Amino acid sequence: MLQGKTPRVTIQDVAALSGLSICTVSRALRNLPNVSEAAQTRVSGAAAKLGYKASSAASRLAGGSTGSVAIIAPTATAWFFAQAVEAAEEVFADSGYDTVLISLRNRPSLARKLFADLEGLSQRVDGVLLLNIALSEAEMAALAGSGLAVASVGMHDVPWDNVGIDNEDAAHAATSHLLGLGHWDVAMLAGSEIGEPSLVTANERLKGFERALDEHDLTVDPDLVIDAGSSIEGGRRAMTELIENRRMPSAIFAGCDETAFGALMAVRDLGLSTPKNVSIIGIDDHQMSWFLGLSTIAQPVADQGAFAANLLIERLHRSGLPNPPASHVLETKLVERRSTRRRR
Amino acid sequence: MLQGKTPRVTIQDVAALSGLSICTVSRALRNLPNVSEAAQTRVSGAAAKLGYKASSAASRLAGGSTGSVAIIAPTATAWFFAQAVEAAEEVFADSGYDTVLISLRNRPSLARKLFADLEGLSQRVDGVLLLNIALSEAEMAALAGSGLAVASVGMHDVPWDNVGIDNEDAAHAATSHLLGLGHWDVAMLAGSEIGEPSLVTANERLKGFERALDEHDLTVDPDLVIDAGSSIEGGRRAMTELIENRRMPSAIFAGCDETAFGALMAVRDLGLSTPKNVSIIGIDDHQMSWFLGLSTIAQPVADQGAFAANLLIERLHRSGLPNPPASHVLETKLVERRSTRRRR
DNA sequence: GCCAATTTTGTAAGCGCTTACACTCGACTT
DNA sequence: AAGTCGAGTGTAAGCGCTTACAAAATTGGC
Repeated sequence: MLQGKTPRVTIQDVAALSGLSICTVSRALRNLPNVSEAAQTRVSGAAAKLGYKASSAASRLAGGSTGSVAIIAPTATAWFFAQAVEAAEEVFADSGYDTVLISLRNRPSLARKLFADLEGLSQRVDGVLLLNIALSEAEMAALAGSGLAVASVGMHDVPWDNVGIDNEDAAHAATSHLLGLGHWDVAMLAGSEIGEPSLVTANERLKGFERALDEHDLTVDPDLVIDAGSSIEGGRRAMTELIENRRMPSAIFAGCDETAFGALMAVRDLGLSTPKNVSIIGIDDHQMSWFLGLSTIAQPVADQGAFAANLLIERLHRSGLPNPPASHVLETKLVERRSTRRRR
Repeated sequence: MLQGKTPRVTIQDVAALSGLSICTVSRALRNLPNVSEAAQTRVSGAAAKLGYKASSAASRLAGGSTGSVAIIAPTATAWFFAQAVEAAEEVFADSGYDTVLISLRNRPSLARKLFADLEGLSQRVDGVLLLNIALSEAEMAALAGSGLAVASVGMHDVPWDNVGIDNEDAAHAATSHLLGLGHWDVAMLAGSEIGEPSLVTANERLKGFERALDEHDLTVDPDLVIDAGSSIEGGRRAMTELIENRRMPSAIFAGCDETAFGALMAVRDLGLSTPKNVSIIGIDDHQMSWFLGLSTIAQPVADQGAFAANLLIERLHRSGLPNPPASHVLETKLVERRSTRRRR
């Protein structure tokens, strides 16, 4: 509090130093057209010398941009989201944007409330990056028409840029790996909890599973498709249920690595072991998967976050409309580890 | 873009509806003194009916608050920080604040740059929540005098509110647990990488380790204190080095659970097993520790984040100075699992 | 009941920036 | 050489809010 308050460098100061009007300075600083090169250099020189940084509040109020974007995630603690958030934050920070983190804490009601007040949101940020958010048609339309720039990760049929992986393909690859090892009795720990944001994702993975079986002329045994949500605990519960009350298959395809962890745990707790009694494969390549020797379909998580963030930034920079939304699909890769092996 | 742009509800509208001046409205809305109860109710009624929300940009520009706070973390991906960030974000959101996430991405240079421009920071947020940030004396002083409200987690000797655990105590408890099980040959996987933000933390834990040994009339064998940083990989490397090039102790105290994971992995990869050949204990109670059967000293991570966030909010609300900074210490608890057992 | 002291309320001046609009001035037409 | 055009620049009017300061309403003491 005793600090000598620096009086703040305003655009006026820059104008004075450069001998131009604040209007010209404003335009020069934002690289708008109709500014001579001479003016341009004088302005940037003066700004640099003064260490001038525009007040985001003033800029925003006057109709400019806020200089910040929001990342909206179902939760910030899950491995996937934490990775994606950090990668996106890096891109935003490097582009000079502040990142406002909004976690929905797995509560759909929070999402509804947030998207009901898009006006409020668009007042505070220039754009939003959606991570696996389940949106109603109406919400999508409202968001698309809100004036906010939008990009997303892991979403489908959205009217803005999206980046993700081919979930059906990944599930197909995982299942095929099992099938290729001679397992013909494969169960799937599917993720589809009510209200779960990644429901679509879960369904696609289920489809890939079914397709792989189909290609091997196998039919899906309903008893061997069990709901496991997408948490460790859910995986453990589902696996236990499977073994104790249904039937022990020779291989398991878990909808995601965390589910697989739970399955691994259940197997161990039941006195069995992997891959001796059962082969298990997941999807993600979670940080701990390597440690646990879990075979999996690796997906580039940080890349997805960074890629989507870059798309958003691009939209922000050229608000010119001639830019139809695109969907980018990133590659996944089978990673074989100890948890899967040939059926004997 | 086709949306019928709602013309935005301004303070003027509220003033008109309530039949008062914008000045009175402004004061009423912010619960300032010198507003009659009658006015107060009329204003809040009108505001509610109109769904009025103040423009943070305008408010900020006019000298008010920004309505947002920053969380500054060494990285957003580590388990500890992800937990703390989410917990804090929840508190902030519930108090109506936007949360700006700033990850230092483990790069000290980013921290230096950030704290060199406190003016810029304080222009965008009202307060900051520091998570385990290593600050120089000068930076601390500058931050304390910046006008920003500050609170922190896991820091020491800071001129603002802090919440954390007693690291020395936790380390002492972990080591004592091992000693109590008859292990007299205990190694420590210490965390102290250069530039590591939690250096102080690491040192305190080392001190607790030494104190426990001392109490049992044991001396610290320098060969058995090895640097492991605080990552899985670091733990693995350190443990391997220990076993292969130094000496195999009968028990290991790992500075944090992630280091312990690495140790567990190294032990396994060397054909040994836990707790048969070596007992291992960590600190944290990471989500996976339960899964891996790792004994540990549990610390309330989310609570620390939420607590500190609440302290920050409190500061923000009553900027009245009569409130000396306090340091809050949260309890830790020994959690015994499979990884530790009595020495035979 | 009247005047000073004390609320309560209103007026108006910005905060720092963007932007519609007006203006200047050479370069081109014809 | 007068007239047109457009690039480059400046003027000034806000954006929606906070906050001195002034004005009005209320209170209380004698």
